Parts: sequence; structure tokens; C-alpha cells
Amino acid sequence: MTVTARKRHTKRARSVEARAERRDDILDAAERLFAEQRFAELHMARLAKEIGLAKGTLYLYFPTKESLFLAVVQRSLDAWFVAIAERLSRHAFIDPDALARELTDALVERPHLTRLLSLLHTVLEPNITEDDAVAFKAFLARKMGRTGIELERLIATLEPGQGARLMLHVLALLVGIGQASDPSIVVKRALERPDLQHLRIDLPTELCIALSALFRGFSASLQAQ
Amino acid sequence: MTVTARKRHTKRARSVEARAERRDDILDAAERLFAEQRFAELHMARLAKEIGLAKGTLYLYFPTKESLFLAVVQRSLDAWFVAIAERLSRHAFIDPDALARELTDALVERPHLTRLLSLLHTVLEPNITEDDAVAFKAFLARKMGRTGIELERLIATLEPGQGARLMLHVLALLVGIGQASDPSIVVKRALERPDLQHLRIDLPTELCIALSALFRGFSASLQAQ
Amino acid sequence: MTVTARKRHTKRARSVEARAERRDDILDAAERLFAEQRFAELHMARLAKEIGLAKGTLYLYFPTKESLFLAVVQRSLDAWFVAIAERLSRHAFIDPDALARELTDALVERPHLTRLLSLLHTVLEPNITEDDAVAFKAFLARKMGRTGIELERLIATLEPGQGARLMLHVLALLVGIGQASDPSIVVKRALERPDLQHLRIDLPTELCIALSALFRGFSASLQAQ
Amino acid sequence: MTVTARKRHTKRARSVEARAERRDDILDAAERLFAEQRFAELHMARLAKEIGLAKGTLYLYFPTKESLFLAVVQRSLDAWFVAIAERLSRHAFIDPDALARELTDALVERPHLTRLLSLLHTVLEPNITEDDAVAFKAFLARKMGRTGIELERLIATLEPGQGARLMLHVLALLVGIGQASDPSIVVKRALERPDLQHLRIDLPTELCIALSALFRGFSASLQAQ
DNA sequence: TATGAATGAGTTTTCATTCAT
DNA sequence: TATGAATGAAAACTCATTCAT
Repeated sequence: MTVTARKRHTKRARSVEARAERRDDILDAAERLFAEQRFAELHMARLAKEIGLAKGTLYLYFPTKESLFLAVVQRSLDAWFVAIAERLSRHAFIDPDALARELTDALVERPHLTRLLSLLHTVLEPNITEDDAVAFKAFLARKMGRTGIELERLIATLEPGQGARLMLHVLALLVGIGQASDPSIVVKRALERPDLQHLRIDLPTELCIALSALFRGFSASLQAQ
Repeated sequence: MTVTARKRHTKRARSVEARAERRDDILDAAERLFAEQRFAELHMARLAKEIGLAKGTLYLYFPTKESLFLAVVQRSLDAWFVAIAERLSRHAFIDPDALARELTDALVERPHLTRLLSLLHTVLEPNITEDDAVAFKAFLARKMGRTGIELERLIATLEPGQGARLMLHVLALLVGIGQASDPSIVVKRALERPDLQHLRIDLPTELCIALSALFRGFSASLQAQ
Repeated sequence: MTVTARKRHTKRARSVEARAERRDDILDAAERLFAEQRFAELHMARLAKEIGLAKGTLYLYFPTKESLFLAVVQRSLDAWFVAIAERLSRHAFIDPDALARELTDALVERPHLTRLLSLLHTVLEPNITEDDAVAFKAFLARKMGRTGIELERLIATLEPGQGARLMLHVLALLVGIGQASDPSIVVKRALERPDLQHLRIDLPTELCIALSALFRGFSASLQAQ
Repeated sequence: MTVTARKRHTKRARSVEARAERRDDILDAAERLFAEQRFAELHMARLAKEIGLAKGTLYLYFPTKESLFLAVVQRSLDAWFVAIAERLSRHAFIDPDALARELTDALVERPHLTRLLSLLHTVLEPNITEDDAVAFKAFLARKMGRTGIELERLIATLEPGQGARLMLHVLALLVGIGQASDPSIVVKRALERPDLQHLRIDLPTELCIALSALFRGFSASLQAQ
């Protein structure tokens, strides 16, 4: 409920709250810049300037660039899980199409999440500390577990543990379709050719279709057993 | 100013066949080294030495490192499509589980394909020429189209065009589950913790399950219509 | 991914004065090394070591190697113009021979200027930014204009504007005779042959003779009109 | 009187004449390409293709790229000297302005000579063999000597030996003004600014003025003695 | 003679990170 | 806490030249 005003920080962040707020400012700025640039092009110096801080100051909040962006990923992913939880809590049960729609709708509100997830595997995970890795993966396991349980509640045929596995496949589809739907500039130009139009993909559309099928398939398989 | 050539390691590839063979040698070596190292660590100098050629010679066959690896990806992907085609041709019709099993089995024979596909989106596509992009995407469209048609033949309920779309989702799942199942060294250590065991994923197992569900869902959806 | 800084050689230049001083240190070292080596052989790494800085630090002061050496040229050229101005200011009027002598004497004090001017056209100017080019050429125009006016004061027969043009020819002669008088090692050996002795040229001597003639010719031409 | 047809050489050059002709073809092509590109950009492969030969064939005629271009310089310079000789032979005596005009006119017919002379000092001479250096410098000494004698014939006041020295200064002015009048692309843009217009130089105009003054000054100095 | 496949030396510049102030 | 000057590792690619054919 707090309204966040974007400030320029000239004073020092002494209190715990002030530190937390500044940390969030950094994450905000990082996510904002990441919307426009690839990770490699997004320099720490630029990020610092965006916030009105010095480069060194960033390192008082995050030990490495990768660690910083891991926090961005986690925050964005968390928000998605939260949105999903809220949406699912409104249903007593749900059919596959509607479920796919809810997940997709929750995604559309976080447009950078897909690209952040791509970043996660290729750039971040190979370059973080084990502590960061443990913390992030624990977060992921927790969130996927909870959402999985929620799915099991909604889809009667899902057995215990199948919900979490299903979420794994959901994330996989999100990553895979996300990459297919996000061409580089050169590839985008290539795909303008009429014979390649089938490779031009709209993420929400395609994800929703694939998730629908996945959910339907999961339900069916268990009914059959 | 003056550059002197010293050693002479190889026979010269003067005929068209010899050139094609040498090109293949390069791709072989690249794929072999990629099995052991990440793309960034895999230096052109190392690759050249592996083959017994000079660095410069590689550039007689491929204009850039990215272009070279795009060819590796394409060859590996092509082999998968070929293997799939052969496997599917043996069936007159097929149930979703068996279909998932065929695709997965065809994949297991090409163990590097998944990592190569990851490379494709993040490293290769942003750094290739438009001509290379067009050629690769045209290849992809052609192969996915053909395999899609084969799927439509096998799954009676699939309408025209749905086969290709389904293949898109197959590839997406492959990429997504592939990344989830291929942790970096640090992440692998993190996942050794018992509470994170659910995030340790076996690619063939998980892919087969997900594909099964996907195929079942696709069939069901169309039956319902 | 991770870069670690190891040694710490120098005090940090935080104030504006300290930065200007360090910039000058860099230019000093560059000019010193250029006295011994050709531009292409003079590596930035060597230059940095000479000053006791890291390579990267040089790039905090100059965006490129060319830009750095353009500053060296400008500083050296400026010093020549200053020396000339001082020498000329002592005269109320001057005869062509004495004028040639003053310019030549001012040059002898800056022994690297000639080679730097050679560098300017062939290496620097094709590789600088337009901003650098504008700044340098504006500097040149200003200095040549002023010195030209001084010449017009000293040589009664020079009309307005002719002084600057004359300076252009002076610089041209300096560059041309400079190159002729500065043979490469191999050419120097060739010129040791007795039949080629006429091509062994002493810069101050020859320049002074040529400038004398040029000044005399310019005076005469105008008297004749 | 021979009309040179530009041919594509598919047959071998067996006779001495055929070799000489092919050598000339190479020089022609080199000069032609040099009109459009800088030396560094002008690759041996491109040159070979221009003539319709293979790279290796060039090395049957010239041991190095530098040696090849030294021959281009020499041929162009020779043509200038020849043109000058012919022009001067028409006069019994000549005034400084007319002499400057003759030299300049002879130059205008060889538009690449100036750039070739720039190349000579900075790129060629540091990278040729001593034999090449001796041969070229001997050629230069001979030509300058002869032309100097011709000048001494035309300018009564010139003492023996002064003609050759004068030619040295002529060449120096040519090189110096040539460089000043031949800006790089970036510098050319910079010089479009109105305040820098005085640095935009027309080579023939400026050279003629400078040579006039030089000749006049040389005559005067000797009259005075 | 002619070919063109093969060779391999060579260096600026970037930018995440550190640490003196 | 905050600053920003200083650090230094890192690797693809070119192209003159050679020489097997």
C-alpha cells in the first residue's frame, strides 16, 4: 500500500529500513534498465548513475553483478508466484483452460520475468556463490512446493507431489516458449520473411495453449490410472 | 609486418569433397570440445589445435565462432529430426506415451543437443548475420513443418498446422527442462542438499513425462472440440 | 567474470589539479617513449608500466591511443608556437635569414616535433573522433593565425592573411624535410653509400635554407606587385 | 606508342616481355586500387583478384607488398620527372612563377603521386630490404641530380649543386602540402566548419604559390651573394 | 609458372571489482 | 556509508606470406 516515490539519494542510508529501501531502489533500476538492454551491455556504472549513486556503493548492497541480478530474478519470480497464489485462491476448482489463462495473465503483468529466467540459467547460475545458489534454489523449491499444493487442491486428479512437478514443467514451458518468442534483432529481421512467419511467436498466446494442453494431459493421465 | 608460416600439419583440402570433409572435422571437434567446456571457455585456438590446424584455417571455413557453432547446432538438430522421422515412420498410429518415448529416445542419442539449443538463443542468435539467421530459421521451419505433418498423420485428432505448433512446444519443453536439468557446478553442489532434491532433474525422465502430458492434452483438446 | 585488482602503485588523483598533473605525466612518458620507438611498437601496456599505472588507468584520461598521442602532438606543437612567439616578439622587424634561423632554433628545442607531425597525418588523423579533429584543427588554425599576424608585423610587405598562408608552407616544409631527414634503419644504411650522400640531410640546416628562400621569395613577390 | 589493352591473364607469362608486361599490369592495378583505398585496406588478395591472378602469383613478381608499392612509387615518381624534363626542355630560361607552374602542371597529371610519397616514408621505407632501399634511393639521386642540372641551366643564378638541393625542397613542399591538402574523412568533416576553412587546401594552388616563392627566394639569395 | 589452402603473430580496449580517501 | 580512481585479465580475428600441388 506504500506509494513509492523515486528519489535521488544524497543522504546516507543509516537505518535498516533506509537500507532496505535503497536496496529495492537498486533492484528497481536494474529491472528497468534490463528491459532495454542485454545483461552484458548493462554496466554497473550505468546502473549506479541511474540511481544517483557511485559504483562502489552498489557493492555495499550486492557482492557481485550476478548476485544483484539474481535478486532481481527472485523478486520478479516471487511476484509472479504471489500473483498466481492470489488468482488461484479465488477458485474452488478450475478447468485446465482457465488455469492456463490465470498463469498466463499473472505473467503478462511481469513482462521482464521471461528474459530474467533466461538470464538465470546462462549467466547467473554459473557465476554465483554456493550460498546464493542455496538461498535461491530453496526459495524456488518453497514457492514451487506451495503453488504445487495449490494446484493439487484445484485439480482433483493430481496426486501429492504432482503439483510441484507440474510447476516444473510450467516453468520449463515458460522458459522455452519465452526464448522462442524473443528473437534477437537480426533474427527478428529474418523472421519477417513470409515463409518464416510460423516462427514468429506471441508468448502469452502460445504459452496459454501449451499450458492448457499440459494441464489437460496431466489431468487425463491420472484419471486413466 | 612480416608473418612467417612455420609448420605444416595437414594435407591441403583442394577438392570440394576434401573441403566438405574438413568442414565436418571442424564441426566434430567443436561438438566434442563443447561437451567438456562452456562456449566462452572454448577458444578457437584450442579448437584449431585439437584438429591440428592453425587458427586462421578455421576462418577459411567459418567467418565467426558463432557461425561455426550455429552449424554445430544445426547438424545436431538435424540429426535429431532425422532420428525422429525414422522412428515415427515405423508407426501407423501412436499413443501419446509412446510418442513421448520415441522423441525422448531420439534425444538421448544426441546428448549435447540440449546444451546446444541453450547456446542458440543466448549466444548465437544475437551474434550471427542475417543470412545465417535466415538459413537457420528456414531449416528449422522446414524440419518442424515436416515433423509436424508426421505428427498429424500419427495423431488422428490433430488438425493441419497443429503438428508444427506442437513441435514448437516440444522444443520449448526440451529447452526449458534441459536448462533445469543442467545445473552449473555451484548449483549442482547446492542441489545436493536434501531439501532441494526435488530440483535435481533427470532430463529424459522429466521430458518424457511432460511430453506425454502435452500430447495427451493436445489430443484431448481436439477431441473435445 | 571476476576481476581482482592486486597491486596499488600510486596515489589517487582526486583533485582537479592532481588529475591534470597525472595527465601531463602520461603525456611526458608517451613523448619520452616515442623518442625511442615507432608508434606501432609503443604499446599502451609499456606506457602504463613506464608511469607505474595500470593500462586501464590510461583510458581514464584518454579514450584511445590515438587521442593520447594527438594530445602529445598538440602539446609539442603548442610549445613550438610559444617559443616562436617569444623569439619573434624580441624583434621589431626581421630579415628572411634571421627569421628562418629563429624558427629553426625554436624547432631544435623540440626534437620530437617533426616525427610527431609525421604521425599526425598518417596514423592519428585517420583514427580520431570528429570532436578531437575539430578541437585540434581549431587549435592549429588559432595558432597559425596568431603566428601569421606576427609575421605580417615583422615582414612589412606581407599583406593580411599572407602570414597564415606562409605558416602553412613553413609547416609543410618542416614535415617534408623532416621526413627526408629521418630515414628508417635500413634506409640509413643504404644512404651510407658515397653516391647517395646527397640524400643524407640535416634537418636544421636544410630547413633553415629552405625557409630563408621561402621568406625571401614571399617578400620579393609582394614587393614586385 | 603501344596501345595497352587490359587483358585477363589465363596463360602463363613465359617470355621476358610477357613477364614485364604482367609486372606492369600488377603495378597498374595497384595504383588504381590505391586511388580508392588506404594501403592497409588494400589487400594482396583483392589486388590479385583485380588482375585475375592468384595471390601467390603476385609473389612471383614482388617479394613483399612493400616492395610492390615501392615500384609503384618509383614508376609514378619517374613519370613526374620525365614530364618535368620534357616541359623544362622547351624553355631556354624561365621565371620562378612559370617554373612553379610547370612543376605543378606536371604533378596534376599524376594525381596519386602525392599520396604515394606519403606512403613512402611512413610505410614503405621502414619495411623494405636494403637492396630495394639502395636501388630506390639511387634512382632518386639520379633523377634529382638530372632535374637539378636542368634547373641550374634555367635559373642562371643557381650554382652547381644548388639545383639538386632545390629539388629536395620541392619534394619536401610537395609532401608537406600534399599531406595538409589530403585530410582523412573525419578531418574533412571537421574542416567543413567555417572557422576552419583556412585549413582546407587545394594542392595545386598552394603548391604553386609556395614553389614560386621558393624559386624566387633561391634566385634572390644567390643574386645577393 | 600458377594456384589457393594453410599459417600464426600480434594488442587495444572494456568493465566488474577494489580500496584509499 | 559513500565515493570514484585505479586495476588487469582476457581472446577473437586479420592478412601478408608460404608452399604443396
